Amino acid sequence: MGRAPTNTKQKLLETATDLVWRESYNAVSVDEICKKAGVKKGSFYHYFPSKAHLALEAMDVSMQEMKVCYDDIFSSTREPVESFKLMVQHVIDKQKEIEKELGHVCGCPFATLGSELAAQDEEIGHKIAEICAKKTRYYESALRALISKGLIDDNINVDTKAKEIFSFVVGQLLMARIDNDLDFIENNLESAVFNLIGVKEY
Amino acid sequence: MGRAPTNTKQKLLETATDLVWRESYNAVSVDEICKKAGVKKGSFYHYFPSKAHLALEAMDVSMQEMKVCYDDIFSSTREPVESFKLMVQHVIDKQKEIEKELGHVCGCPFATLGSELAAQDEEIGHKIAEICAKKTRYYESALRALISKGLIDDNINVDTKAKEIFSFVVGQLLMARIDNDLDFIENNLESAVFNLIGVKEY
DNA sequence: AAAGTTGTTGACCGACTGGTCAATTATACT
DNA sequence: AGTATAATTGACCAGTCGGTCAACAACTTT
Repeated sequence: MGRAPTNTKQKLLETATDLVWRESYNAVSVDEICKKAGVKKGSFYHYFPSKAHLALEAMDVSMQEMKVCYDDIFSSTREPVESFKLMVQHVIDKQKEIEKELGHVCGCPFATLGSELAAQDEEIGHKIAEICAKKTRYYESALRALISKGLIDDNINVDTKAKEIFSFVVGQLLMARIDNDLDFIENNLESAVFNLIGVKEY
Repeated sequence: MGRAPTNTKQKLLETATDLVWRESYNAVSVDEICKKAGVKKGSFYHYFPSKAHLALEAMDVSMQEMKVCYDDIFSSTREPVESFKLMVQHVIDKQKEIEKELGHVCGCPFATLGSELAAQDEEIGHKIAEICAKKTRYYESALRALISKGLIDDNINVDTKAKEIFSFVVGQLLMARIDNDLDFIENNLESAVFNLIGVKEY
């Protein structure tokens, strides 16, 4: 029924993701998003009750994309060492692609947004905290696989180690964003992650 | 000469630091800073040519405070292991203090601001990158001391390792800000840092 | 063709944005 | 006392902010 469905909502979500990722949530206005998406503001508020709700939905989209990718990378059919290698390579590739597209190293979108809004918008803050927790669960399963294969010490606390790896990667990405330079990550992230995991050889 | 000097400028810097640290640069307005500092906007622009210049000066102040503290912690008269222990403890204490004062875990002020503004304001971005580089230099000297004492492998690249430690700490602080919870850092930061450094016993 | 539904538009809102400025006040030096 | 200098004020600015809304356009169903 009604008028033919359009891709307006999708365009708004994509544009907002790019803009907010490159700059920041508060630095990007609804007008700017609409202008770049070629959509009038009336349409924006037809699809989203507020700017914050757009951010919430944009995170859902990114989460789903991330899930598809990570379900493959951390598939139980893979060797856990390979999973971590693929994860690091995926992070690097994605960062390079975004750098080329948006003209700046952007880091982890969830971390950047979370850092900005954690103390400003409770709902967004909680959502990002959950997304980060979900990501660390991929690491946990791979760490358990490493233990069962005898590749790392079985005395380690898997939850703790997974959180450490996640914050390490996020921290490296944050520094890459600040330095606007991916060299350090390209040259060191993989070996640093394996050193942190504590796997002898890989 | 002239009218008696006041603490107006200092009040503005302190208020802005608190507000921007808790929320974010773009979320805090000049009006808000002035109101909370009990200063009229005209006075604000008497001392600072723009909002960005206030941020720049506020970073200088924080940098100087940090330097005094780190010159002590990483004094060459200390054992390097002790320096890292003190550094971790200082980070935790400071975060606890700020959490109580501002009502939220705030993470590293430079990293938070840098993450937000790296792609928005070049001058601020560069300044923060420099501050971060300065901080890692403290780690470098302590790492060299650890090597000369035979406490860690002398094959490691000191520059690389120092950057890893710094981004690790920054990443942990970022996650603490997002989760608004210091428990993980309190319980794990010290051991995680020493594990990353690769020192056998401490 | 009328009715119902969905998408789009542009004009509009009050509040607030970063920033300006001339006038005023308080002090120190001559 | 007079003057130079620095601090403070409050009114003011144009532009932008997030958000609203009634009208209209395009489509499907009855």
